[in-house]
Amino acid sequence: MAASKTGRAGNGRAPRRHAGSGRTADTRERLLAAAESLFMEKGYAATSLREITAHAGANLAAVNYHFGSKEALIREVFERRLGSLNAHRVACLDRLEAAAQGKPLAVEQILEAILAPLLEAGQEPLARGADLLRLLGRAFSEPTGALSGILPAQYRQVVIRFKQAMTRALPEVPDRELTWRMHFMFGTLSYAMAGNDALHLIATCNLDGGDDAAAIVRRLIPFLAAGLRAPLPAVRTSGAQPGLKAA
Amino acid sequence: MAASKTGRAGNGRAPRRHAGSGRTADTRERLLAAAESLFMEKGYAATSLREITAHAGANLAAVNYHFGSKEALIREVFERRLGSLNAHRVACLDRLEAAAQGKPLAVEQILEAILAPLLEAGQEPLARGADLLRLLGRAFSEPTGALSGILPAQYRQVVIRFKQAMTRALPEVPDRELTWRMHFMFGTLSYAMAGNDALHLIATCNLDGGDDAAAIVRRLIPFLAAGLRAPLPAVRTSGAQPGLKAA
DNA sequence: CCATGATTCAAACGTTTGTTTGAATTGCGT
DNA sequence: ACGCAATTCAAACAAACGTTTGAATCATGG
Repeated sequence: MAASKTGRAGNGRAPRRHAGSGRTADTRERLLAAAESLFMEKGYAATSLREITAHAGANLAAVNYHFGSKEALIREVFERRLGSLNAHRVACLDRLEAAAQGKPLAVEQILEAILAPLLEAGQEPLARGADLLRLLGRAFSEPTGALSGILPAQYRQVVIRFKQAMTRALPEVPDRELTWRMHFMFGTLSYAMAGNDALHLIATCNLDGGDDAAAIVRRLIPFLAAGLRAPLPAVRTSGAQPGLKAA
Repeated sequence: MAASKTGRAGNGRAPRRHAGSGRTADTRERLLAAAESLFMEKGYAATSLREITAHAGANLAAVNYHFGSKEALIREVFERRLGSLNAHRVACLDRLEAAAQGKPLAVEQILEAILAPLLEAGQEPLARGADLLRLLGRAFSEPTGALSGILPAQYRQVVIRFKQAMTRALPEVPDRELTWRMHFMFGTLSYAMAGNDALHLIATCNLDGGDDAAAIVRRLIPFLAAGLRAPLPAVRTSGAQPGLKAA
């Protein structure tokens, strides 16, 4: 399989300098950044290793040396970014719940715990939060196999954590209904910031000016909060809705 | 470039038998169905022509013969499905507005005009509506160029039509705010039914049983209606939100 | 009933894909 | 300064990609 003569990467883990510092320009990091940027821009399957390495100023073989394969590269891109983001989200939720001293949080607070870490992502060694969301929306609709294994592991813990908080915030909403509404919510999130392009395509309207990521979040929270605590849908009685299916 | 010896397709339009009937098993149709199914399942860039033709029981060259190129194939897939769907949507909205006799529609009615044609899509020569939405969500996050030209043309008319109706239904919501909320709404739609897989990935919960597309729509309408007429977000005053950004 | 045009087919086209190789190059430890 | 391991590099690999070709097949209209 691998490990021919010199010690390669891929199988084990990061080979890294000797142990500590990375004094050189760290090709690994540049590859991750370039891959993230390109995956976001063109999708996973449509981005070639040659584009990535060229964008990173590295040799073509660098990806397979540092990561082992293209699939392992994208896996690491998501692991790093999502791990950090979700850690911040859970920490933010913990903080809010501690401050609430046992009282259920407001829906808006829970939403802010989800959204705020996205805006603070500028601190991170890499790009801004909106880009990450765009990457995520892309990832969800491209379960080619590379992500099928990594996304659940990154999200399962976070989702059940926020689901618990939301259940306490909305005790009147049945569990199954709440599950769907949170599904709708995540959809809105990943699409809202991800699909800025798609919106530009669809809409005839220009909302170019003055709407940065923070402004979008400020608009998202009331929208989602209202949806989450909407009155329950009518129970399925018998006939269809009035005057709809006609013709 | 093209048109070497025998009359090919591609450039002009459908070559079709002589003029009328399609007595044979119509490879064209089988190719469109297979392409739609596979694009939905694996994405556009990740689906090869060999997979499509094999799935359709046709020869590899059939795609280039009937459509001219892979890009033209996907274009036709979307044109046919989206054209029919959006026509039904606008017709449904027209019907409702005619019945309302000049009075503004309820938000829920407008949403049903958007969603109901999705459920009736079973009548269409092809598959069910949920599959189409899944295909759409995929398309929006894959603007590789093939769809960049076709999606706006299919959607622009419909969006401004529904935007007008929604503006009349929600006169208290400012225009820019409403634009964003409709953006959020479309995101929820395409993700809600599209990402059944993604949800299965994310959630630890099983909502397998008893939730067909109609049930999802019944849950979606109250969620979206509440979000669309949510109270307006707080105007940007001065300081940040209380107790959020704290390290 | 043959001739014609539409359709199918097997095979190959030239690119581009991800990956591998083995030799240069680099940078640190002793 | 030497040597060793980590890294970079140019070049090639086989495989898969979309596309093209020219002959075989089919169905029909004159």
